[in-house]
Amino acid sequence: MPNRGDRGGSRTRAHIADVATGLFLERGFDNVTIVEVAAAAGVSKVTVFAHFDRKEDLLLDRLPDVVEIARAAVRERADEVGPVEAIRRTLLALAAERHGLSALAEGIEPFLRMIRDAPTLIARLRAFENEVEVALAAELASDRRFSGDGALLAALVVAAYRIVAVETVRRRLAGDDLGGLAADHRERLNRAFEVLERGTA
Amino acid sequence: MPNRGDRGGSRTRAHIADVATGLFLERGFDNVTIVEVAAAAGVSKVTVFAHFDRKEDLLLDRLPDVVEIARAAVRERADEVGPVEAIRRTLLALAAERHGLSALAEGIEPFLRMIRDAPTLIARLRAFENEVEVALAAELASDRRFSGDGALLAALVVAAYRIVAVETVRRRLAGDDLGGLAADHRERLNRAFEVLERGTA
DNA sequence: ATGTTACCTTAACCCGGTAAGCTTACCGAG
DNA sequence: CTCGGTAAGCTTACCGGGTTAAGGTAACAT
Repeated sequence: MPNRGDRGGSRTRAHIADVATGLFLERGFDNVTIVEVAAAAGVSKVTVFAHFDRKEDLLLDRLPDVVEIARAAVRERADEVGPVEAIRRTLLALAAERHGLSALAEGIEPFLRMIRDAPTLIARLRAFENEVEVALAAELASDRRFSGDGALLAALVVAAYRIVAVETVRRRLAGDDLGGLAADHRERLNRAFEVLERGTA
Repeated sequence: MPNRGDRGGSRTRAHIADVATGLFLERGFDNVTIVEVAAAAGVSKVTVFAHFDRKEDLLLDRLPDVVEIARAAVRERADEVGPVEAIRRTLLALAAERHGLSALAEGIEPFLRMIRDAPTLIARLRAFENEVEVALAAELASDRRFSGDGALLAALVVAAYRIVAVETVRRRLAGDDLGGLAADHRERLNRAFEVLERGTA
């Protein structure tokens, strides 16, 4: 059954991603093959890879947004606010609005669980963490208001936030109440960033 | 040409690793296949994987030592020395003796270059970094002399040292003089750990 | 001699990912 | 209206890392 009139690149892409996400949630990321995804979406394996570079991107293709958010936080901060504080505020804002990228959105437990149980995805997130770090370091390097070791600061900020986020995810999956967890998340975030502020003052 | 009297598991293992390392240095890690390694070592592909879990372990199989060094630094420190200071001293000592694990040993430029140019190896190092972090966090969690967020501290320490080490490797491969670089390495290491000390005081 | 164990082999397979080349649909220009 | 280009698919075939199953042989003990 080849093409019928329903052509359309971005439609196909979204459809593949939807189907894939469903399968991954059902059976676990590492237990679903690309061929299965392709079959379920009614396309060929090659078409899947035409739309997504790696299997992990079927789920995590919005990750690059995070890089932009991080850069923007530093770039567009007020003059009297340091980069650490700017990022802290951005992260607090994301948490406050229960942004999909924070671990505090509603109904995402299955998603989080699936990621936690898939070594491949964890590895990808680790690599991505590095991308954020590099982007942040670049931003700081080109920032006239900042002098100091941008690479070091970027690495510390990213590491600190990862610790906060990972713990939040852990509690989330342990069944913690969402409201209490949000407050706790903010508190741990503030504590971690306090360390960085003190250290780099 | 099957077995001649030269049996011996660990001998074979070492031989495979040697041959592999030579090929990797010659042609780059990602340009050498396991089958080629096996052929050059006179064994079968399956045998290679019987001795090493992953291709990267052919080069990096001594990495677990680092974990032990890190744990020991924290565990066996004097009572009046905090964990950050203990790790700083250990890292300074490694640098001073030009330990193979520091980037300051002599004649390891080809090695460093090969790693830098192999995305696969970089990814493995990133994963390994995480192992160190987890081990360190566990050590801190079971340390009665330490109270605080062990996971956070572990992540910050590991991140800080990575920044220092990566920069040292970069300068090394840029041809910097080894003596001057060693001094510079110490200085950057001290500065980075100063940030952590101040932050966690 | 016989059995056990450790080591190795071949052969076949799985999965993620890439390459090459053909077909189908759509679109704009003559 | 047709011609041609481009974009999106397809199929087929391949590669490399990694796994599994089944079997052979040296060395060593009984």
